[in-house]
Amino acid sequence: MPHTGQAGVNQLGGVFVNGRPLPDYVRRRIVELALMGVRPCDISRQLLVSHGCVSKILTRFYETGSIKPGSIGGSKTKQVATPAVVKRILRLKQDNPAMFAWEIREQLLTQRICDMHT
DNA sequence: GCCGTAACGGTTGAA
DNA sequence: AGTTCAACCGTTACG
Repeated sequence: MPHTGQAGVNQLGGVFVNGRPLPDYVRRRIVELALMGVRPCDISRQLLVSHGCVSKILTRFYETGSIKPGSIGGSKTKQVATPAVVKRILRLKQDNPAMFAWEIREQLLTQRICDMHT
């Protein structure tokens, strides 16, 4: 029953929900303390969060500058190396050299969606 | 004793 | 309306 509140307790005595991201305020706290010069091991102990998680969140923050977790779920972007797609991109560029990359991507995306729906 | 990271069991959500 | 399944989750364990 994934709705009864899968509350677990880690080795440090902190509560967590398996498979779900930590609450936002905890994530913010971790980064705050880190920016104050607190060592990761101390943060881990103080917030009762595993050092592995602290390391992960901190690393992500330094790289992306974001506190939030990565987006979970969704369907695989099964955009495999399709020669047909490459050809279409070249065509678009030829006809429309001023087109931005993201515009091309949108174009391909909408076409793909239409194909799937058909 | 600290920290990076793989393994593990878990959940999510667009297609 | 229901199923699939690769993405991410945090904890634990190892080096």
